[in-house]
Amino acid sequence: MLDIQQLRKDMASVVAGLARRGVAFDEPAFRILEDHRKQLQTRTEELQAKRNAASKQIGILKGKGDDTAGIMAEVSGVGEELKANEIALAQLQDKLSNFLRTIPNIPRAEVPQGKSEAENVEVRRVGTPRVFDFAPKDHVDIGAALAGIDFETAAKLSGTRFTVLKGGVARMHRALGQFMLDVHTTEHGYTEVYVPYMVTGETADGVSSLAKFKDDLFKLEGRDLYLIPTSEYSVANFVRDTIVDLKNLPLKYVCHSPCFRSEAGSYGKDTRGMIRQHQFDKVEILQMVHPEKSADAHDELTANAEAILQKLELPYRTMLLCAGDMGFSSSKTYDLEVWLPAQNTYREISSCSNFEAFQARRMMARFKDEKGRTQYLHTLNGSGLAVGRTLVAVLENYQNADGSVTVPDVLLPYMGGLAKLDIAS
RNA sequence: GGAAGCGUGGCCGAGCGGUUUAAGGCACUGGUCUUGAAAACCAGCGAAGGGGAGACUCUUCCGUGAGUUCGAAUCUCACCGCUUCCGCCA
Repeated sequence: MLDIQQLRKDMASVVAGLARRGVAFDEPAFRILEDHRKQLQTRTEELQAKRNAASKQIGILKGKGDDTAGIMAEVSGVGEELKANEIALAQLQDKLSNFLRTIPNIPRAEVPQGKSEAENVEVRRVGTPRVFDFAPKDHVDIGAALAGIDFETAAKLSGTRFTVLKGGVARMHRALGQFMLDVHTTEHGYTEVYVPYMVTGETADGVSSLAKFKDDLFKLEGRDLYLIPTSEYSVANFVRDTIVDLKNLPLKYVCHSPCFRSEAGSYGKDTRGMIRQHQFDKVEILQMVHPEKSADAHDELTANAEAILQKLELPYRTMLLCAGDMGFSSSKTYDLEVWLPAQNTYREISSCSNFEAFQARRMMARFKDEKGRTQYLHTLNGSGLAVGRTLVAVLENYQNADGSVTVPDVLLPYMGGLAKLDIAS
């Protein structure tokens, strides 16, 4: 949620910032709502003050045993107008709040201009794609040969966009999650957390606009519960409605969880393989930091995610998203894209965003600063990494001509002696 | 699922229709003292929002939502959560 103070005091900067995203801010609509609000609120508070003063007077008079009939008659008329005003004001505040909640975050100055993916800027490229002396297969064919990925059974159980993993591939999937958790907890200073995979509407709305994104979520029938599309939904809400002590900052959490996405609106996209699924595992890293530190924290968090790719020796590139391609809540986002040889391209495997105070404002996530003032936290998160897509990348990059897949060195301690996934005999 | 008890500021906790403008304590901030720190003493100190050029001032908030009343932290109802006991259960 944007800062309404900024809208009142510096509308121009908001309009300009949103324009960089290709979003037109409806200034007249906002002004009408805002003027009306001001008038209603002033009048309502006037009436409340009048009633409070009269009631207090009645109390004093009664204490002394004096007659209160006159003053009671005077205040009796206030009630009705006050009630009408209070209701109208509440409705208007709702309207204003709903209006604000549909407006995305403002891009930071260093975010490049652009409308789409095509205008994202490559920041760095790490690792060299391996040169194959055979035609590399994609993970679907590799998985089939290993009898390790079974889409048919998954479809029988649950329909399209689900996966069953077996044997060494299932183990490697588990190993990847464990490996990522261990790196982030022991080397990057994150606290491991385990969280609910279902959250209430209020929780979902804290992280992102529920009204705007509810079609992307799975909702439990007859209950106010949603399956999380990322553990960010659960973990970010740790600080909802709280004031954190300065000495506890930064908060750094890592969480491994399944993620559930309905993928409405992406029919026909990535239908082959396990790139886009209704259920996938992800290791998520989050930070809640002092506002002055969020830019540095963003670089750190991105580097933390990149470290996983480096340790797995997977070639990747880091993209700085342009204003038009960023997510709703983000002020700046880096995407990490891993090399997939079969597709001969880089594919997104992580997205690392700085939300600044946008999310914190919506969640009322605050801290006491050096001077004892209450301020909003800055929140950041990123995938470190998407486990399913990392599995895809390992299978494709580590495949051998005979159809087997070599286990990356850093995963060996997690594989129970298995150094290679062999094709099914 | 059933029963009972309980939800008060960052934390603990008093208040149970009208000077509550929510006592007191802890924590925190500033000061005195000290070589420095601690302790002690003094002062300040809840959150969200509005109005005003400003000094300042007003409103809302005692789990949430309705209700009773001129007036609700306090009374009524519903819901949510926590604790304990019973039932069920991986």
